Amino acid sequence: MSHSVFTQNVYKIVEAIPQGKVMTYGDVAEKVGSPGAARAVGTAMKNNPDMSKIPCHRVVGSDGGMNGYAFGGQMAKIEKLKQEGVQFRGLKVNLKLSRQGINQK
DNA sequence: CATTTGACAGGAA
DNA sequence: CTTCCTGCCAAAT
Repeated sequence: MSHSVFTQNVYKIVEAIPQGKVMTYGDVAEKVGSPGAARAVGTAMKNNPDMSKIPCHRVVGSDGGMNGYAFGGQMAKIEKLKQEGVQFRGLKVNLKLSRQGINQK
């Protein structure tokens, strides 16, 4: 574990995301104490040591869509989230209903 | 130590 | 609603 506190916090937050809920990179960034560090969160995610332990699929963009996660395709991520009970609006997550932590925008 | 890159966000056109 | 540009932060080179 030779990672910075930011990355550690990010992992902790992401792991703490309850099933059926999602969080945006910006929200996670704010949670770890670095508001605006949404990109840094993405950096930590791809550094992701345990993808089986870290539900990075529950982390979505500010628009409720997915930018990365090239693991089986975005489709797999969407289906996975749907299966967990996340409300979808087309191909994007309905943050208004399935956002965790902070209220909607 | 300086520069570039990247799984982002928000505003403008 | 879609596309382009700018700003931010941390990690990698």
